[in-house]
Amino acid sequence: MTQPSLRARKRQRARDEIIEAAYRLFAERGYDEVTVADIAERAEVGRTTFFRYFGDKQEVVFAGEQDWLDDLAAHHRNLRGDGPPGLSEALAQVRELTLALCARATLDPGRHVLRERLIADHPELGDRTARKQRRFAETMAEILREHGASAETAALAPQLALACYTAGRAVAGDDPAALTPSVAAAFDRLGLLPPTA
Amino acid sequence: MTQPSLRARKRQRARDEIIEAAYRLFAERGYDEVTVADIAERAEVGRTTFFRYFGDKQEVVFAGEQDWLDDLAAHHRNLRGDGPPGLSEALAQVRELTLALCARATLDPGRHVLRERLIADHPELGDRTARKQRRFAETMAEILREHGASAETAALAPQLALACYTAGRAVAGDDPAALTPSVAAAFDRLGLLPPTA
DNA sequence: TTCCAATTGGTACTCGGTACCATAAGGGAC
DNA sequence: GTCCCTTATGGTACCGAGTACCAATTGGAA
Repeated sequence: MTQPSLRARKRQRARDEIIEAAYRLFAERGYDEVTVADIAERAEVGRTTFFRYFGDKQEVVFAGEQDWLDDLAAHHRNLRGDGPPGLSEALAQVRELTLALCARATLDPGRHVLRERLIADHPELGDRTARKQRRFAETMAEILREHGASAETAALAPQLALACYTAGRAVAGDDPAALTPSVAAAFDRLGLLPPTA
Repeated sequence: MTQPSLRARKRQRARDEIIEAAYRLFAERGYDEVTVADIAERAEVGRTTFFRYFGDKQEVVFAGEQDWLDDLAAHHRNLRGDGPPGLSEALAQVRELTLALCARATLDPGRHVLRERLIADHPELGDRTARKQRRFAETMAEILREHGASAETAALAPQLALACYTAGRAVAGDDPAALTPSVAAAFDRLGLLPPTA
């Protein structure tokens, strides 16, 4: 395997150092008490450079997560069943993706817990989380439509998945290990709804 | 009925004029091209005063909506069935509230359409919408718990309602009249999910 | 009228975010 | 190696959102 170019490596290192510096400072002082200038100084880059790597201060909190979504979406684009999916089939598909996403959270538990705490304490970070989720839902909807699902199904199934995810997250609190089972349980309860609820 | 005090009337008038000025300017120039100073000048108040009535620039876009939620929540606190609600009963209750909320959107169609356009064009306003929805869900969850629902049911039912709302909104586009039927249809499909989906 | 509380608008400040510019450094062609 | 082009960097200067503070005005009640 060929090494990435020196440029690319430097770039990656700078990015990682900014994230590292940011999380350390957030852990020490809290989100509001850390300025972008502080992060840049700790990471030994200019303030301008910070904004070249991250569109805004919030983005550094969620660094990397967008990649997960894109990965998952790309991976899922190839998985198709037979014929256009109805709501049940669509739900089963987004369920898979959602649970895969939950599993990622346990990869770096320490950072996960800190991030959950930051989000809980700062409404604007919760807002930003919601933006990511919207994007996830839209991507899923797009894929479902490509697979022949109706507009209604494509819109509803991903939103239901998000509902199960959010509800599961609320039940699990910030315990990374509890996340996946809680979300799975929510999906299960969805399947047990009696007709004409 | 006694008239509210002169102070209260002036206060209400100032607030209304700020909202009016803001919406007019947003319609003319778009959200980004209007500064808080512009709004304040048009409304003939000081910039400082703007921030006394609205916590930030985004808040003026959603002025009044929070009142709806509080109203509805208060109203719903008194509606109780017999015994602790299961998921189906909880879902039926939040369904009522959600549809009532949709109906409000048709009260001022012009402003509704403009607001939807602003939200669609500006991600940060979409984020803020999500914040309101989170708060709605949390309030509903609280009420459900008061009525004896389990933590899981209380967390899941409001999120499912939000899912139906969001999906319905996506299908309806910015047509106020289409909103309620679309959302209702989403709820209906939820009741038709076969067991062990 | 007098006094208190509420409201106002101005000034000055911090911080997030952007535009612009001169400089440095990587990477390829020769 | 050296030339040249592209990319990345950091600094300066600017704008707008949001906050703290203060002096002046105004509503309301004694």
